[in-house]
Amino acid sequence: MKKIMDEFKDLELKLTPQRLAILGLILDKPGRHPSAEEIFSKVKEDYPSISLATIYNTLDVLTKKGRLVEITIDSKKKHYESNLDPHHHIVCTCCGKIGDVWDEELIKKLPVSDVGDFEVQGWHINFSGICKDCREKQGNN
Amino acid sequence: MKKIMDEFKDLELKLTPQRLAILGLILDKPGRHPSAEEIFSKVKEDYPSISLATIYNTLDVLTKKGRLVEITIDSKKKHYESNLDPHHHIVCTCCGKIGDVWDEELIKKLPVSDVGDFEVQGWHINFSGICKDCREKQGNN
DNA sequence: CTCTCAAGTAAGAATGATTCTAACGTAAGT
DNA sequence: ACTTACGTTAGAATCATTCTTACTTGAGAG
Repeated sequence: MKKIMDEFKDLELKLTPQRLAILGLILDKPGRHPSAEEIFSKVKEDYPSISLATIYNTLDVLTKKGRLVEITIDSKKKHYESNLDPHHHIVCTCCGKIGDVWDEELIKKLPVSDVGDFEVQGWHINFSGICKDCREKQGNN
Repeated sequence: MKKIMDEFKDLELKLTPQRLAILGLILDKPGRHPSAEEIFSKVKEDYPSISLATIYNTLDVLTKKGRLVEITIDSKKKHYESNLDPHHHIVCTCCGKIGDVWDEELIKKLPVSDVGDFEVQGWHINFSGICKDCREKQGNN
């Protein structure tokens, strides 16, 4: 309870109940990659008056401050996560669930011979596959 | 001129002037990664009566038939390309321009130690960086 | 050659995610 | 208590995309 309040101090962001609820929710669900709408409906349970705009504002400011990461793996909407350790993601082609992919090799280095006229700053790998749940459901057909 | 018409025959798709114009445009610009809106305004020049819905329909059917690839690297909109050879992409963090990344190693194999409960089907690497144009503009400040 | 039908197209409405706007609330410092 | 900057809210606005409906067209049947 103390720790998360310090996070805002460290980030030089004003601490508000809304922000506390939003970041707290995301920190509470490691391994999840919620969208703004998902965060909105969860936070709304404990904080019925919160506005979607506040969700977007908060996600935006926390992302710009580097406390959250935006994940671009779903062409329909953005997803967010709080785990800052560099890693990659996999999306289920069946249900859309997103999972983390941890691999030392793919994080430390990535040999590239040709990036044309670009100067590389970083990279992120989007894997696709089928999750366990969907594999099991397929078996039941 | 003959070749592109055969493409539709091979894909078992009815050939229409609109489809011809759309695929023709994309094939004409190798290395580009246009969005639906960009394709719309270009095709509109030669085909003023075309509808955005036709653009989306055509992109959709060509993607499903495997003749086009959808690129998810820009969280704001989808981009398309006609080059089916497996490769990756890089986006300029400054202007948003998308470039191709060709690299044998990153295409053939990709060692992964942990993908949790997922069965991997494929992967795509989103690089980020700064393009030549933007680097030059920065220098002029 | 004309009819019929399936598929494609056009225009605009509908949707969904995200951003913007304007008014109100709040906490810190003078 | 007063000012001020920042946050929040509700709703409007925007943008990409999808959906709906009616019109068009072309290939095959007769």
